[in-house]
Amino acid sequence: MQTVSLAASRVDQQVELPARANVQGRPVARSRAAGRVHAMPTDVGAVERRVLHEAVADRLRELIIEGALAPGAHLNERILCEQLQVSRTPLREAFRTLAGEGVIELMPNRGAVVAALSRDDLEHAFELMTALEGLAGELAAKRATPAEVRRIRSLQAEMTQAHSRLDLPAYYRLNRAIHALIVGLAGNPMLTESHSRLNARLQAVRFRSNLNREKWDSALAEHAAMVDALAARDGARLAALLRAHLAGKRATALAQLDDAGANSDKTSPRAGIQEHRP
Amino acid sequence: MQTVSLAASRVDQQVELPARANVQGRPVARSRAAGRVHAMPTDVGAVERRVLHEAVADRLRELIIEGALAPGAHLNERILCEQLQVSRTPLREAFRTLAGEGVIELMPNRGAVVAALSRDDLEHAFELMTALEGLAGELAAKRATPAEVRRIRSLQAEMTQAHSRLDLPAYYRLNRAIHALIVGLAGNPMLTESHSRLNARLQAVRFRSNLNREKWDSALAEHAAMVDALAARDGARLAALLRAHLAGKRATALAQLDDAGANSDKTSPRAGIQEHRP
DNA sequence: TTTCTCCTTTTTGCATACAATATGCGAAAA
DNA sequence: TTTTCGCATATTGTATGCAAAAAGGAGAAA
Repeated sequence: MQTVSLAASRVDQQVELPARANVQGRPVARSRAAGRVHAMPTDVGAVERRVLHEAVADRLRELIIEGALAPGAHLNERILCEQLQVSRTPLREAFRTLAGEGVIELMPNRGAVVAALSRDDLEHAFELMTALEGLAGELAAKRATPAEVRRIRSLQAEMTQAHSRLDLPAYYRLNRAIHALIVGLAGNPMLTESHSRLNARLQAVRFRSNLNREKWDSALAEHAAMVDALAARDGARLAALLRAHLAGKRATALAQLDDAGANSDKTSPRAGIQEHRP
Repeated sequence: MQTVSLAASRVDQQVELPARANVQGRPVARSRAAGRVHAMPTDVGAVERRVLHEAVADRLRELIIEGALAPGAHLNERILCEQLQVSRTPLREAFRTLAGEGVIELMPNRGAVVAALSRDDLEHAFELMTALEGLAGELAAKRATPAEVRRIRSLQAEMTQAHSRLDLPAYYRLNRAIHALIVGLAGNPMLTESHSRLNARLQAVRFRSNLNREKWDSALAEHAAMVDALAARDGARLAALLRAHLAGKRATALAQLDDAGANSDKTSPRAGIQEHRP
């Protein structure tokens, strides 16, 4: 794991990116054969291909989620171009993509800043998330196949193990995977998209650190109950459990935000309002 | 009203746009004073300013909603550049914006097509919309001020008049306005954004024509009941009414889609699958 | 000291040239 | 006749230059 310096919010002070900031990790293998697969019986997955601006968008998303680009940080085109080793065009296209996802905010003639969530934003996000996951729960209970239920159970088991060995990163990864899977089982791509879009915005706040043992234990218990509800096809109960689960997350997130607010001088880290040197 | 020719779905056949396709209707008034407003007491709305790619995005959105660019139609960069009188850079930025909104779909190295909704997509959209408006109803009943309730009442009255004089366009406009207002009253910007994004995608199908008198009357009655529920602060009832109302819209939309499918030869107007000349 | 103005530097928006990729067509081979 | 290959053309992706706008700073005026 590389250490990354956190971004300051000062306007002209650019973030020092991790060493492998270069977007294209490897020269992309491109083949004329792509798209010409006619009827090969073996399950040949499509050749992996990337357009530059997609790679840039992915990398920036990573950097934002990692925290290397902090909420409110100004994204300077020229500097990012140098650091990512791309020209401005794909970078700007990536900006538009990310802005569409709500991960950054674009101000005409004034550049881009990493979107920051105020306390209100966070409340609103959880309010909406609750509705989305509630719906997802109802639908998933109706539509999930037995195989899919088993898949969730196995993830749940893995997560329990992560919990018992206090492996927080693995726990979070599995947690996200389970939630994403439940939403996926709802079988509604539009719901999935809305959910993941909202999730992307929440990832940026990264309220991960201050999880106490008590809350962790109860969160795990809630998860187990959720899986049972899904297996029992009890949509209403699954939805209710998901809502309760989110209420817990919400409390944690808000507490963390308040802590952060108390430590820092800025009360509302609203994006775009960059403060001057005192 | 200008006549516009409908887009064909053939790949190399580009749409003939309405006469004033040129994006910049007027030379943009730009002033150095903009942004320097210090503390003017009167409520002065910001000077209207546009960047080209925004104007392009707006215009394209219009063209798509109008139907001048039909679902599934391929958007050729060069031709659109000529027709809109802009270079490719702002056009491509507009593409990204619209793709973020789900209005068009971008395929790497293969251009953009106007997003088309399959029957399933429509079902999914309504499923999600139902959850969103349900939530909006619950919240709006809690948070709306008396003045806002009066505002809705007046829109409702206007809409009733539009109905009685059989003014379908005005009815639809007011209908949309009321729904948007209810969602707005919920006081959750993230919810508003999700809703309007989903709505934008639904606008493109434009299932407006085949509304029979019966359905229209009952829709109006439902609206009246909704306003009453809002005034009575009965969130649960408002939510239920909104859900029922949407169920009606859904039925209409699907019926229309089936009709269209029966008349046309293509059963599923999925975007990106362009058929060849027979 | 504060405020305003003018000027320089920085940064963004747009246009265009060039490179990479896809597509269509015809000839050759099976 | 059908399939495959190679080429020509069309279309998209990326880089870069130029112009417009914003930001910052120095100096003059209040």
